[in-house]
Amino acid sequence: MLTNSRLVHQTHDHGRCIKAALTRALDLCVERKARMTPTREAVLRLLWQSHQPLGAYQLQDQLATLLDKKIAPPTVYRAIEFLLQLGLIHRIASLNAYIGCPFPNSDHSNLFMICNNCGSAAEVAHASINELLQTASDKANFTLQSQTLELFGLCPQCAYIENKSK
Amino acid sequence: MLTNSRLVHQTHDHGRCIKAALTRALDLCVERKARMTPTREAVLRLLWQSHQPLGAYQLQDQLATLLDKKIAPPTVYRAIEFLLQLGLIHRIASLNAYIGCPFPNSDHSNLFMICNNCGSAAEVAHASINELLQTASDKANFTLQSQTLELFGLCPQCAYIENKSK
DNA sequence: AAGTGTTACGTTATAATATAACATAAATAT
DNA sequence: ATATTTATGTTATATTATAACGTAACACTT
Repeated sequence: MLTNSRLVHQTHDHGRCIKAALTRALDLCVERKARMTPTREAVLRLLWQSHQPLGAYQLQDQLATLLDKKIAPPTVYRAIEFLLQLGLIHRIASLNAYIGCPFPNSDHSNLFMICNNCGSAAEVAHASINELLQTASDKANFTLQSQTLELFGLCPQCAYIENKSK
Repeated sequence: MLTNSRLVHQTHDHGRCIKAALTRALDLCVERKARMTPTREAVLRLLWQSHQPLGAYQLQDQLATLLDKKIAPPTVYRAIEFLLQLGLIHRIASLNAYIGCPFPNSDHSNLFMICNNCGSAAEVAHASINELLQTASDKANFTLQSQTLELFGLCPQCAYIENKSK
Protein backbone atom coordinates (compact mmCIF):
# COMPACT_ATOMS: atom_id res chain seq x y z
CA MET A 1 0.00 0.00 0.00
CA LEU A 2 1.49 3.26 -1.16
CA THR A 3 0.61 5.87 1.43
CA ASN A 4 1.51 9.27 2.70
CA SER A 5 -0.56 9.01 5.84
CA ARG A 6 2.52 8.78 8.10
CA LEU A 7 3.94 11.76 6.31
CA VAL A 8 0.80 13.78 6.74
CA HIS A 9 0.10 12.92 10.31
CA GLN A 10 3.55 13.18 11.83
CA THR A 11 6.04 15.97 12.29
CA HIS A 12 8.59 16.10 9.54
CA ASP A 13 10.74 18.55 7.61
CA HIS A 14 7.93 20.06 5.68
CA GLY A 15 9.98 22.68 3.86
CA ARG A 16 11.99 19.87 2.40
CA CYS A 17 8.92 17.96 1.39
CA ILE A 18 7.48 21.01 -0.41
CA LYS A 19 10.79 21.47 -2.17
CA ALA A 20 10.76 17.85 -3.29
CA ALA A 21 7.26 18.30 -4.66
CA LEU A 22 8.35 21.36 -6.64
CA THR A 23 11.32 19.52 -8.06
CA ARG A 24 9.09 16.67 -9.18
CA ALA A 25 6.74 19.21 -10.71
CA LEU A 26 9.49 20.93 -12.65
CA ASP A 27 10.76 17.60 -13.96
CA LEU A 28 7.28 16.71 -15.09
CA CYS A 29 6.94 20.08 -16.84
CA VAL A 30 10.14 19.51 -18.77
CA GLU A 31 8.96 16.06 -19.72
CA ARG A 32 5.58 17.31 -20.91
CA LYS A 33 6.90 20.54 -22.36
CA ALA A 34 4.67 22.53 -20.04
CA ARG A 35 5.54 25.80 -18.33
CA MET A 36 5.80 26.22 -14.60
CA THR A 37 4.96 29.89 -14.22
CA PRO A 38 5.15 31.90 -10.97
CA THR A 39 1.39 31.72 -10.46
CA ARG A 40 1.30 27.98 -10.99
CA GLU A 41 4.26 27.40 -8.76
CA ALA A 42 2.75 29.55 -6.03
CA VAL A 43 -0.50 27.58 -6.13
CA LEU A 44 1.36 24.29 -5.98
CA ARG A 45 3.45 25.56 -3.10
CA LEU A 46 0.38 26.73 -1.20
CA LEU A 47 -1.33 23.41 -1.67
CA TRP A 48 1.71 21.62 -0.37
CA GLN A 49 2.20 24.01 2.50
CA SER A 50 -1.15 23.05 3.90
CA HIS A 51 -1.85 19.39 4.42
CA GLN A 52 -5.45 20.39 4.40
CA PRO A 53 -7.25 20.65 1.11
CA LEU A 54 -7.73 24.31 0.15
CA GLY A 55 -10.69 25.79 -1.70
CA ALA A 56 -10.21 27.98 -4.75
CA TYR A 57 -11.07 31.14 -2.86
CA GLN A 58 -8.76 30.30 0.02
CA LEU A 59 -6.08 29.90 -2.61
CA GLN A 60 -7.09 33.22 -4.12
CA ASP A 61 -6.57 35.02 -0.79
CA GLN A 62 -3.27 33.38 -0.04
CA LEU A 63 -2.06 33.88 -3.59
CA ALA A 64 -2.89 37.57 -3.45
CA THR A 65 -0.85 37.89 -0.26
CA LEU A 66 2.03 35.82 -1.55
CA LEU A 67 2.33 37.58 -4.88
CA ASP A 68 1.25 40.90 -3.44
CA LYS A 69 -1.27 41.77 -6.12
CA LYS A 70 -4.96 41.31 -6.87
CA ILE A 71 -5.83 37.87 -8.14
CA ALA A 72 -9.15 37.15 -9.83
CA PRO A 73 -10.86 33.75 -9.69
CA PRO A 74 -10.01 32.75 -13.27
CA THR A 75 -6.32 33.03 -12.50
CA VAL A 76 -6.69 30.60 -9.64
CA TYR A 77 -8.85 28.20 -11.58
CA ARG A 78 -6.44 28.25 -14.50
CA ALA A 79 -3.54 27.31 -12.29
CA ILE A 80 -5.64 24.61 -10.66
CA GLU A 81 -6.67 23.26 -14.04
CA PHE A 82 -3.06 23.14 -15.19
CA LEU A 83 -1.87 21.33 -12.09
CA LEU A 84 -4.76 18.89 -12.23
CA GLN A 85 -3.91 18.06 -15.86
CA LEU A 86 -0.35 17.23 -14.90
CA GLY A 87 -1.58 15.11 -12.03
CA LEU A 88 0.30 17.29 -9.55
CA ILE A 89 -2.77 17.99 -7.49
CA HIS A 90 -6.16 16.41 -6.91
CA ARG A 91 -9.61 17.81 -6.49
CA ILE A 92 -11.55 16.49 -3.53
CA ALA A 93 -15.11 16.58 -4.76
CA SER A 94 -16.84 16.28 -1.40
CA LEU A 95 -15.04 19.38 -0.19
CA ASN A 96 -14.72 21.42 -3.38
CA ALA A 97 -11.09 21.65 -2.48
CA TYR A 98 -7.67 20.86 -3.86
CA ILE A 99 -4.56 19.18 -2.49
CA GLY A 100 -1.05 18.32 -3.64
CA CYS A 101 -0.51 14.80 -4.90
CA PRO A 102 2.33 13.00 -3.09
CA PHE A 103 2.98 10.57 -5.91
CA PRO A 104 2.39 12.09 -9.32
CA ASN A 105 3.31 9.93 -12.32
CA SER A 106 2.45 6.72 -10.57
CA ASP A 107 -0.82 5.17 -11.61
CA HIS A 108 -2.87 5.25 -8.47
CA SER A 109 -6.33 5.26 -7.05
CA ASN A 110 -6.77 8.68 -5.48
CA LEU A 111 -8.12 7.32 -2.26
CA PHE A 112 -8.29 9.98 0.42
CA MET A 113 -8.69 9.68 4.15
CA ILE A 114 -10.07 12.97 5.37
CA CYS A 115 -10.31 13.91 9.02
CA ASN A 116 -13.68 15.27 10.06
CA ASN A 117 -12.05 16.94 13.02
CA CYS A 118 -8.90 18.67 11.81
CA GLY A 119 -9.52 18.57 8.07
CA SER A 120 -6.24 16.92 7.15
CA ALA A 121 -6.34 14.67 4.10
CA ALA A 122 -3.99 11.78 3.42
CA GLU A 123 -3.77 10.12 0.07
CA VAL A 124 -3.40 6.39 -0.09
CA ALA A 125 -2.83 4.25 -3.15
CA HIS A 126 -4.07 0.80 -2.45
CA ALA A 127 -3.62 -1.74 -5.21
CA SER A 128 -6.07 -4.34 -3.96
CA ILE A 129 -8.86 -1.79 -3.62
CA ASN A 130 -8.27 -0.82 -7.22
CA GLU A 131 -8.33 -4.44 -8.29
CA LEU A 132 -11.53 -5.04 -6.43
CA LEU A 133 -13.16 -1.99 -7.98
CA GLN A 134 -12.07 -3.19 -11.38
CA THR A 135 -13.51 -6.63 -10.71
CA ALA A 136 -16.79 -5.17 -9.48
CA SER A 137 -16.96 -3.01 -12.61
CA ASP A 138 -16.28 -5.97 -14.86
CA LYS A 139 -19.00 -8.01 -13.20
CA ALA A 140 -21.47 -5.19 -13.74
CA ASN A 141 -20.31 -4.81 -17.35
CA PHE A 142 -19.24 -1.32 -16.49
CA THR A 143 -16.19 0.12 -18.30
CA LEU A 144 -14.28 1.82 -15.53
CA GLN A 145 -12.48 5.01 -16.52
CA SER A 146 -11.90 7.03 -13.37
CA GLN A 147 -12.85 7.12 -9.75
CA THR A 148 -13.49 9.31 -6.75
CA LEU A 149 -12.82 7.65 -3.40
CA GLU A 150 -13.10 9.78 -0.31
CA LEU A 151 -13.16 8.33 3.18
CA PHE A 152 -14.21 10.51 6.09
CA GLY A 153 -13.46 9.90 9.72
CA LEU A 154 -10.82 10.67 12.33
CA CYS A 155 -7.10 10.81 11.67
CA PRO A 156 -4.83 8.99 14.16
CA GLN A 157 -4.10 12.14 16.20
CA CYS A 158 -7.69 13.30 16.47
CA ALA A 159 -8.89 9.78 17.30
CA TYR A 160 -6.24 9.56 20.02
CA ILE A 161 -7.24 12.88 21.55
CA GLU A 162 -10.90 11.96 21.33
CA ASN A 163 -10.25 8.70 23.19
CA LYS A 164 -8.12 10.31 25.85
CA SER A 165 -10.80 12.88 26.69
CA LYS A 166 -13.35 10.19 27.46
CA MET B 1 -23.16 -7.97 -4.35
CA LEU B 2 -26.31 -5.96 -3.83
CA THR B 3 -26.85 -4.00 -7.01
CA ASN B 4 -29.44 -2.14 -8.97
CA SER B 5 -27.33 -1.93 -12.11
CA ARG B 6 -29.55 -4.41 -13.96
CA LEU B 7 -32.52 -2.43 -12.82
CA VAL B 8 -31.07 0.83 -13.97
CA HIS B 9 -29.74 -0.30 -17.28
CA GLN B 10 -32.59 -2.43 -18.51
CA THR B 11 -36.17 -1.73 -19.45
CA HIS B 12 -38.55 -2.42 -16.61
CA ASP B 13 -41.84 -1.27 -15.17
CA HIS B 14 -40.54 1.98 -13.90
CA GLY B 15 -43.84 3.34 -12.60
CA ARG B 16 -44.03 0.34 -10.38
CA CYS B 17 -40.51 0.80 -9.15
CA ILE B 18 -41.15 4.44 -8.27
CA LYS B 19 -44.27 3.38 -6.41
CA ALA B 20 -42.30 0.81 -4.48
CA ALA B 21 -39.76 3.46 -3.52
CA LEU B 22 -42.53 5.73 -2.28
CA THR B 23 -44.04 2.96 -0.22
CA ARG B 24 -40.69 2.24 1.38
CA ALA B 25 -40.30 5.95 2.06
CA LEU B 26 -43.69 6.20 3.74
CA ASP B 27 -42.95 3.19 5.93
CA LEU B 28 -39.68 4.73 6.97
CA CYS B 29 -41.44 7.99 7.81
CA VAL B 30 -43.90 6.19 10.06
CA GLU B 31 -41.04 4.38 11.73
CA ARG B 32 -39.07 7.56 12.31
CA LYS B 33 -42.10 9.72 13.03
CA ALA B 34 -41.21 11.98 10.14
CA ARG B 35 -43.63 13.67 7.75
CA MET B 36 -43.79 12.95 4.06
CA THR B 37 -45.14 16.24 2.74
CA PRO B 38 -46.21 16.91 -0.87
CA THR B 39 -42.97 18.76 -1.66
CA ARG B 40 -40.81 16.02 -0.23
CA GLU B 41 -42.78 13.34 -2.00
CA ALA B 42 -42.55 15.21 -5.28
CA VAL B 43 -38.77 15.53 -4.97
CA LEU B 44 -38.42 11.85 -4.16
CA ARG B 45 -40.63 10.96 -7.09
CA LEU B 46 -38.66 13.17 -9.47
CA LEU B 47 -35.41 11.63 -8.34
CA TRP B 48 -36.79 8.18 -8.91
CA GLN B 49 -38.34 9.09 -12.23
CA SER B 50 -34.93 9.88 -13.62
CA HIS B 51 -32.23 7.28 -13.32
CA GLN B 52 -29.85 10.12 -13.80
CA PRO B 53 -28.78 12.16 -10.84
CA LEU B 54 -30.55 15.53 -10.83
CA GLY B 55 -29.10 18.82 -9.65
CA ALA B 56 -30.94 21.03 -7.18
CA TYR B 57 -31.90 23.53 -9.86
CA GLN B 58 -33.11 20.85 -12.25
CA LEU B 59 -35.26 19.67 -9.38
CA GLN B 60 -36.43 23.21 -8.82
CA ASP B 61 -37.62 23.52 -12.43
CA GLN B 62 -39.35 20.18 -12.48
CA LEU B 63 -40.87 20.75 -9.08
CA ALA B 64 -42.28 24.11 -10.17
CA THR B 65 -43.90 22.41 -13.17
CA LEU B 66 -45.17 19.46 -11.18
CA LEU B 67 -46.67 21.48 -8.35
CA ASP B 68 -47.58 24.37 -10.64
CA LYS B 69 -46.17 27.13 -8.46
CA LYS B 70 -42.99 29.02 -7.92
CA ILE B 71 -40.39 27.12 -5.94
CA ALA B 72 -37.40 28.87 -4.41
CA PRO B 73 -34.06 27.12 -3.86
CA PRO B 74 -34.44 26.73 -0.09
CA THR B 75 -37.57 24.67 -0.61
CA VAL B 76 -35.67 22.27 -2.82
CA TYR B 77 -32.69 22.08 -0.53
CA ARG B 78 -34.90 21.47 2.48
CA ALA B 79 -36.59 18.54 0.80
CA ILE B 80 -33.21 17.20 -0.28
CA GLU B 81 -31.85 17.55 3.24
CA PHE B 82 -34.83 15.70 4.67
CA LEU B 83 -34.55 12.83 2.21
CA LEU B 84 -30.81 12.59 2.72
CA GLN B 85 -31.31 12.33 6.48
CA LEU B 86 -33.67 9.44 6.06
CA GLY B 87 -31.26 7.76 3.67
CA LEU B 88 -33.86 7.81 0.91
CA ILE B 89 -31.59 9.60 -1.52
CA HIS B 90 -27.88 10.14 -1.98
CA ARG B 91 -25.81 13.10 -2.99
CA ILE B 92 -23.26 12.45 -5.69
CA ALA B 93 -20.48 14.85 -4.81
CA SER B 94 -18.64 14.79 -8.13
CA LEU B 95 -21.78 15.89 -9.90
CA ASN B 96 -23.44 18.10 -7.30
CA ALA B 97 -26.48 15.98 -7.93
CA TYR B 98 -28.93 13.75 -6.14
CA ILE B 99 -30.43 10.35 -6.79
CA GLY B 100 -32.91 7.96 -5.18
CA CYS B 101 -31.46 5.19 -3.08
CA PRO B 102 -32.64 1.73 -4.16
CA PHE B 103 -32.00 0.12 -0.81
CA PRO B 104 -32.62 2.48 2.07
CA ASN B 105 -32.39 1.00 5.55
CA SER B 106 -29.74 -1.47 4.59
CA ASP B 107 -26.26 -0.64 5.69
CA HIS B 108 -24.37 -0.15 2.48
CA SER B 109 -21.43 1.47 0.77
CA ASN B 110 -22.89 4.09 -1.53
CA LEU B 111 -20.79 3.00 -4.44
CA PHE B 112 -21.96 4.53 -7.70
CA MET B 113 -21.18 3.59 -11.26
CA ILE B 114 -21.82 6.66 -13.34
CA CYS B 115 -21.88 6.65 -17.12
CA ASN B 116 -19.80 9.39 -18.71
CA ASN B 117 -21.86 9.04 -21.86
CA CYS B 118 -25.51 8.91 -20.86
CA GLY B 119 -25.22 10.12 -17.29
CA SER B 120 -27.05 7.19 -15.72
CA ALA B 121 -25.94 6.22 -12.24
CA ALA B 122 -26.28 2.79 -10.70
CA GLU B 123 -25.77 2.17 -7.03
CA VAL B 124 -23.98 -0.95 -5.96
CA ALA B 125 -23.48 -2.22 -2.44
CA HIS B 126 -20.44 -4.40 -2.38
CA ALA B 127 -19.61 -5.98 0.96
CA SER B 128 -16.03 -6.93 0.21
CA ILE B 129 -15.16 -3.41 -0.96
CA ASN B 130 -16.47 -2.13 2.33
CA GLU B 131 -14.46 -4.66 4.23
CA LEU B 132 -11.34 -3.77 2.35
CA LEU B 133 -11.86 -0.07 2.97
CA GLN B 134 -12.34 -0.80 6.63
CA THR B 135 -9.15 -2.85 6.71
CA ALA B 136 -7.19 -0.15 4.92
CA SER B 137 -8.52 2.42 7.38
CA ASP B 138 -7.58 0.25 10.33
CA LYS B 139 -4.06 -0.21 9.02
CA ALA B 140 -3.66 3.54 8.69
CA ASN B 141 -5.12 4.05 12.15
CA PHE B 142 -7.92 5.99 10.56
CA THR B 143 -11.36 5.84 12.19
CA LEU B 144 -13.68 5.43 9.25
CA GLN B 145 -17.04 7.16 9.56
CA SER B 146 -18.41 7.65 6.07
CA GLN B 147 -17.38 7.35 2.46
CA THR B 148 -17.87 8.70 -1.03
CA LEU B 149 -17.24 6.18 -3.80
CA GLU B 150 -17.96 7.25 -7.33
CA LEU B 151 -16.82 5.29 -10.35
CA PHE B 152 -16.96 6.91 -13.77
CA GLY B 153 -16.96 5.10 -17.09
CA LEU B 154 -19.36 3.59 -19.57
CA CYS B 155 -22.54 1.76 -18.67
CA PRO B 156 -23.18 -1.57 -20.47
CA GLN B 157 -25.41 0.01 -23.15
CA CYS B 158 -23.10 2.88 -23.97
CA ALA B 159 -20.07 0.57 -24.01
CA TYR B 160 -21.93 -1.75 -26.38
CA ILE B 161 -22.86 1.06 -28.74
CA GLU B 162 -19.34 2.45 -28.59
CA ASN B 163 -17.89 -0.95 -29.51
CA LYS B 164 -20.35 -1.52 -32.33
CA SER B 165 -19.49 1.79 -33.98
CA LYS B 166 -15.80 0.94 -34.22
C1' DA C 1 16.43 41.13 -34.28
C1' DA C 2 11.51 41.30 -36.39
C1' DG C 3 7.64 39.05 -37.30
C1' DT C 4 4.28 35.38 -36.21
C1' DG C 5 1.82 32.04 -33.71
C1' DT C 6 0.97 30.21 -29.31
C1' DT C 7 0.39 30.23 -24.55
C1' DA C 8 -0.57 32.48 -20.31
C1' DC C 9 -2.57 36.15 -17.80
C1' DG C 10 -5.75 40.30 -16.67
C1' DT C 11 -10.33 41.89 -16.31
C1' DT C 12 -15.21 42.10 -16.22
C1' DA C 13 -19.23 39.90 -15.95
C1' DT C 14 -22.07 36.18 -14.84
C1' DA C 15 -23.48 31.25 -14.22
C1' DA C 16 -24.35 27.50 -11.00
C1' DT C 17 -24.67 25.72 -6.45
C1' DA C 18 -25.99 26.47 -1.71
C1' DT C 19 -27.40 28.79 2.64
C1' DA C 20 -28.80 32.61 6.15
C1' DA C 21 -32.37 34.97 8.20
C1' DC C 22 -36.79 35.98 9.20
C1' DA C 23 -41.88 35.76 8.43
C1' DT C 24 -45.96 32.84 7.90
C1' DA C 25 -48.67 28.75 7.92
C1' DA C 26 -49.76 24.13 9.03
C1' DA C 27 -49.70 20.16 12.06
C1' DT C 28 -49.43 18.28 16.65
C1' DA C 29 -49.66 18.23 21.49
C1' DT C 30 -51.49 19.91 25.85
C1' DA D 1 -58.51 26.63 22.30
C1' DT D 2 -53.95 27.49 22.89
C1' DA D 3 -49.16 26.62 22.84
C1' DT D 4 -45.51 24.35 20.64
C1' DT D 5 -43.28 22.36 17.15
C1' DT D 6 -42.53 21.59 12.35
C1' DA D 7 -42.67 22.91 7.63
C1' DT D 8 -42.86 26.34 4.13
C1' DG D 9 -42.53 31.07 1.84
C1' DT D 10 -39.64 34.85 0.74
C1' DT D 11 -35.77 37.78 0.17
C1' DA D 12 -31.22 38.29 0.08
C1' DT D 13 -26.69 36.67 -0.26
C1' DA D 14 -22.68 33.46 0.15
C1' DT D 15 -19.78 30.21 -2.30
C1' DT D 16 -17.91 27.86 -6.20
C1' DA D 17 -16.91 28.08 -11.04
C1' DT D 18 -16.73 29.68 -15.92
C1' DA D 19 -17.47 32.63 -20.29
C1' DA D 20 -15.74 36.04 -23.08
C1' DC D 21 -12.57 39.05 -24.67
C1' DG D 22 -8.40 41.80 -24.55
C1' DT D 23 -3.36 42.12 -23.51
C1' DA D 24 1.18 40.52 -22.51
C1' DA D 25 4.81 37.21 -22.49
C1' DC D 26 7.12 33.51 -24.65
C1' DA D 27 9.20 30.82 -28.32
C1' DC D 28 9.90 29.70 -32.85
C1' DT D 29 11.17 30.89 -37.62
C1' DT D 30 13.58 33.39 -40.66
